[in-house]
Amino acid sequence: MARPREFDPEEVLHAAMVAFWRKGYDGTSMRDLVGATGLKKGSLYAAFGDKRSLYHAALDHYGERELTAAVAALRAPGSAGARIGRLLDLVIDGARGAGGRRGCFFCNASNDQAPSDATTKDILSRNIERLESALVAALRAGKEHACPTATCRRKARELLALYFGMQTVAKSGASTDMLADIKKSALAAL
Amino acid sequence: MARPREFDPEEVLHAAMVAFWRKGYDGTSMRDLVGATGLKKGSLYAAFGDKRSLYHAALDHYGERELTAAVAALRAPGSAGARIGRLLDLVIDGARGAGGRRGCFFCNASNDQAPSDATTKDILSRNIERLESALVAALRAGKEHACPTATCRRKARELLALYFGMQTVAKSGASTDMLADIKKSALAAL
DNA sequence: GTAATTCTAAACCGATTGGTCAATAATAGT
DNA sequence: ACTATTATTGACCAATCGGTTTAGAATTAC
Repeated sequence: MARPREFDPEEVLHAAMVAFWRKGYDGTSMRDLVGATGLKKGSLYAAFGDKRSLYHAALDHYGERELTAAVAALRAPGSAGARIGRLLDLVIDGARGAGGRRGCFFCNASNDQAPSDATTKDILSRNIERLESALVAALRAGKEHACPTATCRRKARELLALYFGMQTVAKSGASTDMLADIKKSALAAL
Repeated sequence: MARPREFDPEEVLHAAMVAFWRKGYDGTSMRDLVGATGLKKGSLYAAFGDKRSLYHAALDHYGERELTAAVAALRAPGSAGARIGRLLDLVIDGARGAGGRRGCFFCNASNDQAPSDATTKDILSRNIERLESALVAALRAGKEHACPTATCRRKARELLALYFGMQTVAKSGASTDMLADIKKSALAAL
């Protein structure tokens, strides 16, 4: 007994994510979001609550979308080196993506919102753990590494930091050479 | 033949830097800056130009202050491992700094301003190059590594990404254990 | 068909945004 | 002491901020 909504919530969330991703939380106004999603302000508020809630939803959406791709790259068959290489290729491809070098939404969130927003911090922690355990599994693959648990976890964490660091230097305008060097060196150190 | 200014430009710049550092460009209003610096709005504009110029000056100030400390850690005597270790310790100490986990201003800038502001990108590139060459020099130190030039530069670039990545995961609330693991693994891979 | 319900659209809100300006206060050279 | 020059100040500006609310259009159950 009601009028059906005229928009697809998934699409709207995606559009909002892209907006936040590009310009950060504070840099994205409700005006921007209205423009990006095509919805009117009232509808946005009715569907997602306030700006902060929409941001959290967008961050979660990113996790389910982008980080799932990263985990998939680590899970696909191949040696540990091949798997890690695929992950880093994702970063490199994303950096020179024609779609406009958006970098990594998590890096954004970690830097500008996490310190002051506990919910953002939680979403990040959850996803970082996801990536960390996928890295551990990848390092163990192909049996070229039967390293002890502790050593393996440390290496996974190092690669985790490297992943985020690559995203950061990529966004600051690093050359393709730079990114390729980082990947090469990381793989050589495996 | 003029009235002398009543404030120390260096101190004001430092206060502005801390403000931008904590809350980002868009998250810091002129009101915040007025509060942080103690100056009135008019004086701020007269002394530094608009908000963006003040931001660039603050970013430069950070480079001269923080990154110089990083380079010093790499230049101080010791083996390559000792030097790199000192650099990563700077990150770890900064992360649990009582002063309030400000993380890395450059990471901030890289994520939220660099993509849309060429000047910010320039400042970052310049400082990143500075850190990169300091890393190369550190890797060559203590003669435990007489690695070929290309390999050495690649390793330096990897460590560069690791440095920024550590700052990022630290800001998202990573445990001290996590940071210690990253450092240990990185040093082991030297 | 009609009443109930739920959507969208746009006007509207006070507060805050980045930025300017004219008035005043303080110094330096003469 | 007087004048030229500069610094500081607070009032002021239009525009935009995040958020609410009201009016009207569309749809369903009956």
